[in-house]
Amino acid sequence: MTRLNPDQKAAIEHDKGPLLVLAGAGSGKTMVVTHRMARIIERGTPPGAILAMTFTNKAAEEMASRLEKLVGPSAREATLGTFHAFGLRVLSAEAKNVGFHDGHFAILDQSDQVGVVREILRTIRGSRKWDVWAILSRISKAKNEFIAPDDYVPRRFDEYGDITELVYPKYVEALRAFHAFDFDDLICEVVRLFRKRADVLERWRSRYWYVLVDEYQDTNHAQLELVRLMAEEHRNICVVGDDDQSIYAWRGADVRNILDFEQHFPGAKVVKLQSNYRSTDAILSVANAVIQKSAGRRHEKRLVATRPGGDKVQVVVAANPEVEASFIGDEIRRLLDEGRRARDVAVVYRSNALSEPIETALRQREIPLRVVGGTQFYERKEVKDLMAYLRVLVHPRDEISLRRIINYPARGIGQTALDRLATHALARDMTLWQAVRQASTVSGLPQPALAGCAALASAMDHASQRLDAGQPAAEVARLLVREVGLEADIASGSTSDSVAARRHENLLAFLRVLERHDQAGKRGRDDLADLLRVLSLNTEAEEKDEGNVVTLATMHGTKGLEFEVVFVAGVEEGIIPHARTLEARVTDVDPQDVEEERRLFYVAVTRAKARLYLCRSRHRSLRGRPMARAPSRFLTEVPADLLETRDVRESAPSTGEMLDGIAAVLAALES
DNA sequence: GCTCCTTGGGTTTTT
DNA sequence: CCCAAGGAGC
Repeated sequence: MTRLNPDQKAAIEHDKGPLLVLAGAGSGKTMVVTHRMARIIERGTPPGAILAMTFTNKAAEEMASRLEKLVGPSAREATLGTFHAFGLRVLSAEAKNVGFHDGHFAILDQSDQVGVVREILRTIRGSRKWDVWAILSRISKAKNEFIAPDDYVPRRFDEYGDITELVYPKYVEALRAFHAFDFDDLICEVVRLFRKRADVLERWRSRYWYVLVDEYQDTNHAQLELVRLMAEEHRNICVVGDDDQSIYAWRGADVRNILDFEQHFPGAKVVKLQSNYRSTDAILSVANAVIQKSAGRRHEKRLVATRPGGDKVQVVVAANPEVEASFIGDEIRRLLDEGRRARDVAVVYRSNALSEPIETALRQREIPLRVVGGTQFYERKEVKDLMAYLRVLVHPRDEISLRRIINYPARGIGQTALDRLATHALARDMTLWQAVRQASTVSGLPQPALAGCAALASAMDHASQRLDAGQPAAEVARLLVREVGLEADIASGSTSDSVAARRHENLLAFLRVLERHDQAGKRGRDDLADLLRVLSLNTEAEEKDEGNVVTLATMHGTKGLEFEVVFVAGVEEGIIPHARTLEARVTDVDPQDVEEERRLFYVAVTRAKARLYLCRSRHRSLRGRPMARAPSRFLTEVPADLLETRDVRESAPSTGEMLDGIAAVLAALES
C-alpha cells in the first residue's frame, strides 16, 4: 500500500488521550503502529519515553526493526518488548523491593511448574492421579485475578477447584522458598509492587509518556491492571487489536478488555481499520460470512477487500486423511511447477496430531517444508539440563533446577536419598544445595549417594572458580558438561545414533548462544544470571534461515502470518470446532467456547492472500476407530455460491508408492 | 536405584 | 495408535 487511508491516518495522527485501534486482519496494523510511534517521536517525544508491549518476542523485534527504519538508531531507546520482558525488567531492577535481597531470582517455565505441583501432590495424603495442568490453570487464573491463596474459593462441585485450594498455598510457598517467579508473577508481582509502593510506581510511570499495547484482545486481567497503572496519569494509551481474532481465552485472555476499553478509559477515540490489503474479495467474502455469524459480543465491523475478484475458495472433500494429504501434496507440487514459491504456501490444521499424514505426503513428493511449533529449542531436554546446571551455578537457591540435575546423569542419588537431603535441609532451615554440600552430615545417606553429592559439588566448584576467574561462559559450560558426564550420557543414553547426534547438536547450539554472550564482552556470575533469565522468556526456537519452504502450522501458530496459498486441513465437526469445546470436562476452568473456535477458523481463513483450500475427509480414524466425519459447521454456514466443491477419491500413487507396489508384485511372483 | 511394563489419556500453548 | 508417568520387580 503506497498511501494511507483516512482511518490509518487518524490512528497515526491521534496524539494525546486513549485510543483503541480495531485492526482487522490484513489491515496494515504493524505499519500503523510503527508509523504512529515515529509520528510521536517526530512531534518531540524522546524515543525513550515510549513503552510498547507485545506478546511475542518476534512481534517485538519486528516492531523494533521497522521503527528503526523510520526514525533511525534512536529507536533503540524505546522500550519495545513483551509484557513479560517488561515485567522482568521491573522486577530485576526492583528485586530488593520484592523481597529478594540478594537480587537473584529464578524463572520457572511450564515444565518446572508441573514439577512443583507434582511434588506438592505427593505430600497430600490420599492423593490420586490428578491432571496437573488443570490445577495449574486454576492457579494461573487466580493469580491473574489477584486472588490470594487464602481468598481462593473453589466453584461448587468442582473437584479440581477443591484440590487447587490445597495446592495453591503450597505452590506459592514453594516458589517463595526457591526465590522463583513463574510467568504469571512477572506481570502480577509488578502490579502488586506498584500498588504497594507509590514511589516505585511513580519512578516507572514518569519514565513513559506514551504506552502502546499490541494484540490487546489477548491481554488478561493482570495485564490490564499493569497497563492501567502505567497509563492512568497521562492517559496516552493506545491499544491495537481485533476482538474477532481473540483465540487465547483458554490461556486466560479476557476479550472483555478490548470490548470494554471505552469504559476502562473514558473518552477513548476508536478507529476501525476495515480495509483489507491482503486477501482477494473471494477469500474475504468467506471470512466475513464466517465471522458475521458469530454469536459472541463483538465490535461491529466488516472487512472490505481492496483486491477485487480472485479464485473461488476451494472446498475439497477426500475419502480419508491420506487421500486428503495426497491431494494437498499433488496440488502443492502442481503450484510449485507452475512457478509458485514454496515459501508462499502454508498448510494449517487445528492440532499438531493432524500434521503427520500431510508431512508424509509432502516428503514423498520432495516438497521442502518446515513444521512450525513442535518442541521449542529451550524446551528440549538436553538444553534444559545444561541450563539447569548453569542456573544452579549462578543461583544455588534454584531448587527446581537442582532437583532436575541432582541425579542426571545418574550419580546414585535416588528418590530416597533426595528425600533425606530435603528433610535434612528443611529441619536445619538450609537450602537443598547446602545439604548436598554437607552430605556427609546427612543421616542415612547410602554410600553411592554420598559419592554422588561430592562429585556434583566438586564439578560445580570447578565451574564456579572458572567463572569467577573470568573464563567465558561457553568454556565454563563446555567443561562442566564434560565433567558431569552429560555429553557421555547423550551418546550412550540415546535410543539411536541419529537421536544422539540431534541431541548433541542441540547442546552445541546452546553453547553457541553462550558464545555470543561471551563475545559481547559479558563475564562472570551476574552477567550469566542475567542471560539465563532472559533466555527463559525466549522460548522461540532459534529462527534459522527459513529458506524457501512450505509452512506447516497449527491455526494458532499462523496468527500474524500471511501466505499466497493456504490449505486448511481437517475442516470437520469435532476438529474445528474441536470436540472438547462441544462438551465440558471436569478439568476445565471455564466452559469452553465454540465461538472461539469460529474466530480461530476465521484467523486461518484470513491468512490466505490469493488462493484458499478448505479440506476435509469423509472418514477419519480417531484413537484407532474409523469414524464417519461431518463437515465443520463453519463450512456449511458459508453460502454455497462462494465456494467451489470437489471430491477426491484416490490420488495417483506417488513414484515411491509405485516402486513399493512393483516390489510387492515381484516378491509375490518369486514365492 | 534402575529398568521394564502396565495403564491411562490424548487441543491449542504468545511468555 | 502412541506417548508418558508410575508401579512392580530386579
